[in-house]
Amino acid sequence: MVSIRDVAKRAGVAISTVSKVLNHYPNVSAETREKVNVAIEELGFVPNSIASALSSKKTGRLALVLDMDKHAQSVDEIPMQYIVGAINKAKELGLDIITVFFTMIQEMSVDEMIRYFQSQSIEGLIICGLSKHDKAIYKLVKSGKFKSVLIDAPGVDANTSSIHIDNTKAQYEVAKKFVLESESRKILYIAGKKNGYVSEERLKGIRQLADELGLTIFIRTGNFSELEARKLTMQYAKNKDAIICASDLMAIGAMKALIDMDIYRPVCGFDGVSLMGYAGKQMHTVKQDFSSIAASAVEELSRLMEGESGREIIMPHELIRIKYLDVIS
Amino acid sequence: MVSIRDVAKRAGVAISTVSKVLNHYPNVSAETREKVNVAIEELGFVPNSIASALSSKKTGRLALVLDMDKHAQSVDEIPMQYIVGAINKAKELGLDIITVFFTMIQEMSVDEMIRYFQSQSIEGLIICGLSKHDKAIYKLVKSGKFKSVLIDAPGVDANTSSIHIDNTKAQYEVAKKFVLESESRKILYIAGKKNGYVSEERLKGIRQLADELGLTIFIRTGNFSELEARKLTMQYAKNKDAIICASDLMAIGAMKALIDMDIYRPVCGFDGVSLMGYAGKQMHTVKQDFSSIAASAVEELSRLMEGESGREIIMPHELIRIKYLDVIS
DNA sequence: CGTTTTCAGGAAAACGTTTTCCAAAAATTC
DNA sequence: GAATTTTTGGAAAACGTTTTCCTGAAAACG
Repeated sequence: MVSIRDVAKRAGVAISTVSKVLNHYPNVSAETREKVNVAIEELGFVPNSIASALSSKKTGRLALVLDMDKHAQSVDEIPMQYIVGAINKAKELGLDIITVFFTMIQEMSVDEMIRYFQSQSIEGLIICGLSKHDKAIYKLVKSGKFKSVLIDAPGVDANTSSIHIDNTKAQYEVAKKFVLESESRKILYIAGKKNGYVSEERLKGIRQLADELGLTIFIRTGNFSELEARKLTMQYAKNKDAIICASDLMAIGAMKALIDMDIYRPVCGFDGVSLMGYAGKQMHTVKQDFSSIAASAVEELSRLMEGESGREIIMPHELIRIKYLDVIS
Repeated sequence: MVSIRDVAKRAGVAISTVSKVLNHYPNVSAETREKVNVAIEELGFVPNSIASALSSKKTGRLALVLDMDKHAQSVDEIPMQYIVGAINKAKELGLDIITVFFTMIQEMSVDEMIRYFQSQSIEGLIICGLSKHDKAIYKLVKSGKFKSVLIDAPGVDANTSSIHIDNTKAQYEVAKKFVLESESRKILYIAGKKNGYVSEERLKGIRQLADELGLTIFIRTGNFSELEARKLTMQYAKNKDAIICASDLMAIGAMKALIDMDIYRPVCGFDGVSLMGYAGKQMHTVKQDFSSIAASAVEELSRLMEGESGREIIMPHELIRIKYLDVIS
């Protein structure tokens, strides 16, 4: 392996000079810089990031933590979009992403997680969908050993930022459009998780709308499960005008139930996943750009790593109506 | 940061002794081992994998290379399954997975890729869906700088293994079952990519079956694209008895076309993705376990890294019939 | 022209491990 | 009980960088 040492010898300069060229230090003359670059080229030298990390104590390694409980279904395209967004941005910024899946994160020993991240010299964490109120995550974030960005969860402090869309507003807006258009008054609202951050936020939005328009809303919790939503629809849809779900996956469950029951009710979703297009119906929903959310999370993490303080970032959302043809063409 | 040095001091032994305990060397007495372990515990010492990698010249880092051209559609769940399978197995074996996306891998400078992997001290590559016949991959694999496992592509040598199902057999089997059951004679076969390895293999299978049963097959290339398959179906399905596609995504395209044309033709797919269940029809297909394939690829890579020689691994497949309800319940 | 300031570049310690080699102690042999 | 072998554990070099500190030369100053 050709090292900085070989380059130095070839260029007739000191090791430290080569390092300075590599890291774009200012105090190297153009002439010397050129000599070094020629030597690098000739020898095909590639800097060793391991050695660099050891010496500088900066690894630039981030972990993307995904809770596989939540994304258990293989049709769920959201985690993949997080991964793509995060990895591409990380590459752009010269950082490394280690993707990590945690099943049953609540149960898992946080100490074990911390040891793992520490042994891997990971400097920053992007945590998806787990709020600081989960005891485990709280301990992890509070260990003070890492900078963190929480996606879809609150909890800002000096070392922690939070990033998400305005869930309350988005739910309010999409539901309003949907309700007015479909002229519905009695609504079945299938919420997400009890005590889940985004779920509660979306619930606020729907309540706000109900107050404003004087709607009757009947609320049940679907745990973001397609099957659960299907059951709830079976049970409660009959005497309602319409169904609003806190996720597209649940909306699909609801639609399937409606087909099975052979009744028609308009359905409104949330997330804007393209799987929706395959369910064959058209539907109002909120589109989130998960890939940019993850990319922004990486950028934010890099900001935190430069010593900046944590903050809350609100990402934009979009109201869309998914159609059969959107996906295909 | 607490280092091996601190542990040594605390335990009253030499640094090298601590290292030996850490790495389970045999020539350490039970007594000394215990002393060291106590010190490790007391100090909360976590070994630094960066330093270890530098010193031992073994990083245990693998790259999972995904061609995003091929998996451009966000509904495509296959890459995610590769990622999950690979990461979990890697963790089990104490290796690290760096996921990398390459778009337009053909065009991309291989030298740049090599530099990247080299600077990251990556020891092994898992390359999905790109055969050694792609010039770029050939150069990469032949650089001799990495051990590689090719998923769904041929090319075994001392440093390279290949892993895939028996595509010819699988296509033959599923098509036979499908054809006999649906009593079809004139078939539209929508193949994958021209010169693509798996595509050619599957084509062999269908040809074999056609010979055996005396079927008439009309072959077109769909490039694994849903839209393309839809167009081809529009164009050619009318005077055929049935449609067999080299992938489920194309099968979905074909089904959509049939709906649009308002005619019925049985459709046969390949891959067994669960998205199929959302298209709302039932269909014969071949189920591949992409997650285990990736896991096996990681295992194989670790074998290669231990100095074993490359080989070809055939993974099992399964014939299934996807139904609407399979997904839901 | 002597003095001070700025600048380029070198020497060497440091990062936290692994690993080789060696010495002392213990165990075994005759 | 001496000679040999085996076992245990230590000293120190090495891995490839970064970074601090320092020196000598050039530039700027009065």
